[in-house]
Amino acid sequence: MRLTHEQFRELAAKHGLAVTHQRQVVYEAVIASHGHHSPESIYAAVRRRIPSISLATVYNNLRLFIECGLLREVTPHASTLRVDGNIKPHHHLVCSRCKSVQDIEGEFIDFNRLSRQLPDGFDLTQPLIEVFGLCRRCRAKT
Amino acid sequence: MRLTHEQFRELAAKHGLAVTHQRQVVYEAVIASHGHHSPESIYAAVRRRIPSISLATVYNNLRLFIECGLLREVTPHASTLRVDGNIKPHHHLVCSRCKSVQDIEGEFIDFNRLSRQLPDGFDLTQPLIEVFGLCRRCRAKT
DNA sequence: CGATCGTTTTATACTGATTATTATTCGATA
DNA sequence: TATCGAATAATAATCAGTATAAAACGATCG
Ligand SMILES: [Mn+2]
Ligand SMILES: [Mn+2]
Ligand SMILES: [Zn+2]
Ligand SMILES: [Zn+2]
Repeated sequence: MRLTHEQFRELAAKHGLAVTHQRQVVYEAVIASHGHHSPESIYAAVRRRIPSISLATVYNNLRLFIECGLLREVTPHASTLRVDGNIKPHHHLVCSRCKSVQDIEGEFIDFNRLSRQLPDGFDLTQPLIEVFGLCRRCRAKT
Repeated sequence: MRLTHEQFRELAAKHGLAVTHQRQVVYEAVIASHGHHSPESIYAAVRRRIPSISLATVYNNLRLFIECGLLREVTPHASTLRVDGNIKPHHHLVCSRCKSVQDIEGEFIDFNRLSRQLPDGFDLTQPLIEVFGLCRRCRAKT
């Protein structure tokens, strides 16, 4: 999706961001992609319009957009592999900020409703849920 | 938790794994850690009992344990950052195998029950849920 | 026993994603 | 036009994880 300079200007202002050409193009590439894409693939798309752009600029601006709420991050606890010795099916509570993981009990999922929403062929025989929020410590830090 | 050699031997046999001293110590380190730890931290723990162990062995055996179901992986889509241009609160359906992400609609969470399970101080004002399963393609591959 | 062979471990090199650093460029303003 | 802070580009560095190849292990057979 292309935005006019005016539209992006307004959007950026609302989120407290300075406007640059690079930023507008990066943002538009994300929106146009209609999915959940990696920085590399955004970079590839952006280069078609700004061949001289640097990968670091793409990363910087994606981070910036995420911080100010223009984009949403989809990478729960992506930094490193984690293993769980408890293989009984159970769900997790994850802090969006510090990526800490703790177990959570309880039957809070309506599996009937959930299965009605599943795309065809998706296998949910061992459903695992991750609920994201802010842990106490991160919340305290503001 | 320490297991006797016999206990681990039995456990490994059940999952079709050969028994080695390294494997037993790695496994015990995960179980004893009672949490969701990274390979590096498991490595640190294991080195206290086998100073000569190599990091690759820890990785190899963790992967092996995960594959055969002795451990559970807790790393949803860990390989790389993903961004979402859609910042309206919505939930995701994630394939545990290929890490693909798609949106999922619907009110399938009972937030009353959920909040009752939350540890003190956990902030769930903007609850985001990720539901894990197997996408059609990965399911077909067996 | 002692040789053999497949498996496991070790040591180390390598890759790929991300971040850090630093110099350059840009743009608003005086 | 000169100045200054912010943004970008170029590049180096880091870090998690994987690949590779040599060494060690351990069961088995003669
Ligand atoms: Mn757990
Ligand atoms: Mn989404
Ligand atoms: Zn936190
Ligand atoms: Zn899949």
